[in-house]
Amino acid sequence: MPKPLPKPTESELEILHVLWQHGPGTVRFINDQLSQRREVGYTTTLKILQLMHEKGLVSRDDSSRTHVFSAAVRERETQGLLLDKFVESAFGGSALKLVMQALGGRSTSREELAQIRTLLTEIEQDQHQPAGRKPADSSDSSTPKTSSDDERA
Amino acid sequence: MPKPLPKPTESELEILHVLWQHGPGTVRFINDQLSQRREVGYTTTLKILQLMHEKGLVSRDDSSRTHVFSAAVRERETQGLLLDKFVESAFGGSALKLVMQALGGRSTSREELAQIRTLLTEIEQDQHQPAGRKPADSSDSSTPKTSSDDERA
DNA sequence: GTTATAATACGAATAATTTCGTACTAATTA
DNA sequence: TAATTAGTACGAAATTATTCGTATTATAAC
Repeated sequence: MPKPLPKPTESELEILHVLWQHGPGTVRFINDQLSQRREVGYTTTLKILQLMHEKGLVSRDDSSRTHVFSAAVRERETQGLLLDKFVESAFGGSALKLVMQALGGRSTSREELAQIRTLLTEIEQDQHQPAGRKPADSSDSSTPKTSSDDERA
Repeated sequence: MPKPLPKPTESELEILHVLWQHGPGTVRFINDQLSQRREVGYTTTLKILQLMHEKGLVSRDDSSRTHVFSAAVRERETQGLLLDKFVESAFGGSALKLVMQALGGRSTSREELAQIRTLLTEIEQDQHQPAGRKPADSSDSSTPKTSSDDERA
């Protein structure tokens, strides 16, 4: 077992979001994206990327002078990891309570409710037939867009 | 508007869990509870409680030498606050994605699935009759068996 | 009354995270 | 080629969270 990947910090997560959404990118590109949400210096972004590289959260292509970074962790897995920690610390380990709270008090559309219903059914069926197909998953946001518009050396 | 209460830290949340579960308590009691899960010094617990008091997260009865602390924030509200931040930072604001991930890949019992189904139905019905009653029955899985939930200093 | 016990207050060390300035270097341009 | 531009590396300050040692004081025991 190589090493348990560390839980990304807040800033690291912001960067991962950019990489998950747009695919590999340069510091310049990533910093531009971040700057659309909040003010952040170029070297700050660079520094965090360097730290993330040391931690193994991103990989780096430094074959050319302008480095290109890619996410080295998958979106689902990372979210799962964060979710586990969060459920533990904020909801005492009860995922049910978390779900109830997330649904209640929040505006959830009819469509979304239907999706959840579908998922519930799938889970129940999997419980009947444990060895089976995987739940079809309609929300794949981790697919990098192939439309390269910016730099992306 | 009184003041936006700060988001509790990890350690503060541990203490709030103790207070929510057992009601008001002394530093000694709280520290004993925490010590059952991990090693922590008495003055550490004291210090954090003092900081929490300054932040308004707990109230303090110092009429006798041995102070008694109580939670000054409600469990639900605090969890809601944390949940909002978490959904934003880890799931890009999509509560649906969070719920899907929480249900998938995790072992959820038949009973729990049924509870969620019930909640979904209630939400749908509320959407039909927007100005209406607030069902306070089955969605309330954290019925205060003890006097944990609503206490005002 | 003196000593021992137990409590709070406070300062400070440590660690993690975020931020950015400065130095250095490659590439591009004039 | 000289000078400007754009990139990375690095050190360190600022912030926040956590931890605990020590001082001080009130209460209890003897």
